[in-house]
Order: sequence, then C-alpha cells, then structure tokens
Amino acid sequence: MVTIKDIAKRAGVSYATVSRALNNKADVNENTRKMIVKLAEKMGYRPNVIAQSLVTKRTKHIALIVPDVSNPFFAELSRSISEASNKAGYIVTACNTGWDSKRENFMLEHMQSQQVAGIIIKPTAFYKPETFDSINIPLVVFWHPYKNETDFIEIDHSAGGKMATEHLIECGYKNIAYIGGDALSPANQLRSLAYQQALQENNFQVKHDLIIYGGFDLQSGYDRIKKLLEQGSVRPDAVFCGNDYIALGVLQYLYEKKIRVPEDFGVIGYDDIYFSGLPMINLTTIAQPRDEMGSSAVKLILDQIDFMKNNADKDNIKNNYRKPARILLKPALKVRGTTRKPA
Amino acid sequence: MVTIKDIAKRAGVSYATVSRALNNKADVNENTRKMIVKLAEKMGYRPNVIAQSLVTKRTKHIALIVPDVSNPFFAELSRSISEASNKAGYIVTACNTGWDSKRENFMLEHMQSQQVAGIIIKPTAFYKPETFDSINIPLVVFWHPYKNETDFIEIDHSAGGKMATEHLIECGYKNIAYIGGDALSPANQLRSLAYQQALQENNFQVKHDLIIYGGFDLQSGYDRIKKLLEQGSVRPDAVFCGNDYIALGVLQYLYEKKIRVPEDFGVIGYDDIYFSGLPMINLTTIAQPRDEMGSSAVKLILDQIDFMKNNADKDNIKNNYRKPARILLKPALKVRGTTRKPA
DNA sequence: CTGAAAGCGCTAACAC
DNA sequence: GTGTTAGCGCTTTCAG
Repeated sequence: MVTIKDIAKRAGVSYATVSRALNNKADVNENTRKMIVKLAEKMGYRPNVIAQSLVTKRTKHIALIVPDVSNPFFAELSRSISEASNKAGYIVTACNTGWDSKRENFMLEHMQSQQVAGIIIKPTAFYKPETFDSINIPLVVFWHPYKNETDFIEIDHSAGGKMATEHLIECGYKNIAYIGGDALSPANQLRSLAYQQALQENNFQVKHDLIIYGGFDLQSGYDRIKKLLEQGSVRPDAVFCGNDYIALGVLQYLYEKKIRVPEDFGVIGYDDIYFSGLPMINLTTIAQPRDEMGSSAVKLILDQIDFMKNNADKDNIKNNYRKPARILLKPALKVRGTTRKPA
Repeated sequence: MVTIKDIAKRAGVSYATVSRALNNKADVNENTRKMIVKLAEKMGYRPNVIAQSLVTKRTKHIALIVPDVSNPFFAELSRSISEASNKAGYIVTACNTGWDSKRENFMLEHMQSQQVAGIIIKPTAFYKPETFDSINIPLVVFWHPYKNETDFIEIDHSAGGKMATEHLIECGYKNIAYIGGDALSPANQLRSLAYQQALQENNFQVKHDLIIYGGFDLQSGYDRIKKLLEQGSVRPDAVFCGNDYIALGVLQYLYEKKIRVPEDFGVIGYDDIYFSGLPMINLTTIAQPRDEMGSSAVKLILDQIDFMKNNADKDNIKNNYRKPARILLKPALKVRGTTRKPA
C-alpha cells in the first residue's frame, strides 16, 4: 500500500506538502502540485479514507436501515436514496433488519461505531422512546414522529387509508375487509384506523371479523384471505391490503379460486411497487412517493450535517439548538384493474 | 464522544487496560473487566471502528457492486450476500453502477479507499483486462473469467441458453427469436451463442432478423417484440429473452395485442425473479441459483481474507501465491405457463 | 510556499 | 495483570 510518505520520499518533499497537493489546498506551488499528482498516479496511490476520517472526524457514509431490501418498495427507496446521496458525495450502506427490532438496534449501534455521517431509518415497529435518545449523529426517521427531537418524514397514512377505503365504497363494494401487516407497525395502525373511520363516516358498519393482521408478505395475504373466505362469519366482497405483497397473495388466492376480480371482488394494495403496475397484475393501490421520500431524507441529513459543522463549537448541538424538521408527504390513489368502475 | 481514555480516567486504570477489557483479551483481571465493561456501558461508550481499523488494518466491510439493486434479481442476490456476510461478522455496502462502467470503476476505486475487506462485483459488461490488475484486496467476480488471477463465480449460461432454446423447440415452436439485453454483456453473448448452437443442432435455421439486443428493462422488451412482430421479415412464434424483465415487456405487448400465450406464442425468460413465479405472471424461465451465488461469493472472500492473514509476511500474496478459485454454478429450467406442453 | 510536529482513537508489543 | 509507548495514515496548526 502506497502512502503519502512514500510519495513524499520520492518527490523529495515533506509529506505535509503531498497531503496539501493532493487535497487541492490553495497554498501549494502549482508545479509542485502537478509533479506530486502525477507521481501519485504513477505510484498507484489511493488515499486511505479510514485515516482521513480519523482525523477529520467525519465519513462520507450514510447508513440506510430498512426491514428488507429485497422488497421492491424498499429497493426502490434505497435506490432513490443512493442516488441523492451520491450526488452529494456520500455513499450509502443499506442494512436489512429482517423486520427484527433486535437486529435493528444492533445495526443502529453498529452504524454509529462506523462513524457514519448520518442514519436514515424505517423502523420495523414502534420503537421504545429511548431508542433514539442516545443517537447524536444526524438521523432521519420514516413515518414515526417521536417527541420533537429527531427529523422525520411522515407519509400521510391516514389520508392513504381513507382514500383506499372510500374508493372501494365508491366502487360499490359492501363488505370491505382490511388485511394488515404487523399489528404493531404504526403505519399499519394508522391505515387500519383510517379504514374504520372512513367506513363509519359512510355509514358502513365496522366488523371486527373483517380486520386481520399478520405478515407483510405474499403468503400471509394468501393465507388470510383464504381464512376469511372459507371460515369467516362475514363474507367480504373487497379487501384493502396493508401492502402490495399482501394484495398479491390475495389476488393469487382469488385467481386460483376463479373468483372474478374486480366484478365480484375488489382488491386494493398499498405502496405501488413496480410490479403492481404491470398489465398482468394491474393492481389498484396507494402509491407512496418514494423518490420524494428518498430525496427529502437525504436533504434532511445534509442539513443536519451542515448545521453541526456550523455549530461545532457548541455542545450537544443536535438536541438543544436545532429545530427538528417534519415533512409530511401525501400518498396517491392509483386506480387500476382490481377495482371496478365507481358506481 | 466518549473514548477509552475517558473510561480509563474514570476507572483509574490505563487506557490499554480498558482496551484489553473491552476486547475480551485473556490477561485482564475479571473484576477489573467487569467494572470497566459496566462503566463503559454507563458512559455510553461506542468503539470507534475507524480508529480500530486504522491500527488493525482491516475493516469488517464487504462491498457489493452491482448494476441495479432495485432489480429483484440483484436485490435478492444482495440479500443473500448480506446474510452470509453478517453471519461471518461482516457488513455489506451495496453500490449501484446503473449499468455504467465509468461509475463501476469509480466505485471500485472508492471501495478500496474505504479499505473494505473485500469486493464482490457483477460487472456491467466486459471490462478492460487491466481493470482488476491494480486491485490487491480480496475480490470475487461474477460471471467473467479473467486470466487466472481473480476468483470468480460463473453461471453456466451456455447450458442455460441451450436449455431455454431446446425447451421452446420441444414445445413445438418453429420460429424462435432471441431478445437480448446489452449486446456487450458477456452473459448475454453466451446465451445468444448457446441459442444459436441449439437451433443448429436441432436443424433449425438461425435467422439474423430474429436476434436483437437492447436494454435489460421491460420497456426494451416491449419495444423490441413490437418491432419484431409489426415490422419484421420473419414472424417469430416464440422468444427467448435475456432476462425476466425483457420477458415481462414481451408479455405485456402480447397481452395488449391479445396474442394467446402459450398457445400461439411462447415466452421464456432468464433469472427467475420472484415475481415471475406469481400465478398471474407464471413465466417460464431459467433460474440462476442466487443463494448459492451469494454464499459462494462470501465464502470465497472469507477464504481470501484468511489466506492473506496467514501469509501476511509475504509480499504481493494475492497474485503470486494463491491459486484463484473458479466456481461453476448450474442454472435450472422452471417450466411455467408461458410455454405450452412439449409436443 | 513548505517543513516539523501534534494528534485523531485505538491496538499491540514490551516492560514491569 | 497492568502501565507505557509506539505507531496506523492522514490533516492541520504553527513556524519559518
């Protein structure tokens, strides 16, 4: 491994000069610089980012912590975050928690040990209030307002849930079920609540038997629509699903049972993952603004980094001086083929 | 930020002792250790991985460089690599090149600057022979044998291409087209070649007009089947696609034009991404063994790390002492609904 | 414009 | 078992 000292020796200058030259500092003779840069290239020099970080006390890494990167929703979010970060000269490290909050905590700890410049996290469920207290680096949380101390980006899931439910009502469906994901997922609860409210406002009865929770995966959707239709006390004729995966599972069951969609049964998902838009799937769904989510998150991180730099003299900046930002993003209804035309 | 020096001061010991205690070194009094560990916890100590890495000269990071993490194939591969890495105590940083080899080179450079423990890469296209020459950290390359100097994991795309083509022939299709991705992708070329060979071996004529390349995306599949069917000199009745995305585009076109699949037109993809298996899509495809790919890649990286550790005294180890590994993985045919029953 | 030197937080000899 | 000390590769004063 070739270091600036090696270069200095060969160039016959001090290694401080090499450092200055390579970092484009102002006060270096132009000729010396050129000579050093060329030499560095020739010798195959690669700056040791680790060493740089140790002295500058900052890295160019942003950590992204999500439940599952292989879920297209998170994959797409991840890509939008990567792009925004790269544009600002940051690299992102994406970690899976696998919907496991123990693992989530571990990753949170670990990323701080890594001295990342900031953390963007989509928590798996409600976190304990103290979880984020000990984090004193830039942090952006998706979806979960927490006191007033961290930046967060919220999606208006109440609006989303309402939109979805009212759409099904307008389509003329009468017994609308809700198949959610993890019962403890706050987003899930907000949607479920909005669903219930929308029903009531429209003079529909809220039936407990039509509300069930489970996993956010396809199999879970399949299993639960099966249970609902084969063993339930009330037969639904439409279902609002906690995410597109669940909806895909529901569609699969209906498809197998040759139940006509949307004529005899309506299905609406949530997230608008890429594949939902394929004509072979054509799932009506609620779209979350992924790109906006990604770019906003990165922007907030950069703001915090900026703020800390400008206030490096003060102590305990983050919690005491900076007013946390809250961004509320709107989801949008995508009407497609799994719901019939409004009556 | 609390450091081991802070802890040492509070504990009334030297900071070397703190380091030893926290790292579970053998020669520390059990009581001192307990005291220090408890104190560290109380003070909210987090080891500075950057500093650790600087002295130990290794990090626990593995870089994964792929064209596009939002493509389910890479997302799933990425997850399998993450899991295998985590098990071994490594974290993975996944980077997109966006199918851009300039960006790929940049990432390669950058990751080395980051002092990652190893790099796993799926190159976007043929690389220049010298690309990997200057890399002297553990490296695993997917798909592209390169001299004898780096480990690589190859998928037998010749076998895959042959399998796909012969399956279409057995199904009784007569004019089989090939819609590939990037013409310069080696995997693509191998499949294309195998397709041509399989045709010849079965006494089918290879028709240039039935072979076209483009992007690996859905739109590209859609556009090119459209062109083939609307403007082509020979009308195909089946198509072997370079990946599932392209096949999805083809299916979309056929769906819109109400061309019956598999009765009047056969479609086969490549990759077996998750969504291809959904009953609504039900795409016949060639599955690449993602999990095996991921775990093998990580294993090879770990082997190299091990090897380097055990030969730390020697110089220029990687190229001169270690025999590079080559792993050949077999793809598998998944017969589903977009091809008819063999005649 | 350049060199000398301090030190980032930590590990790993080496002494005692 | 514990303290002392020398770096890891680099940036950044501080002198000159």
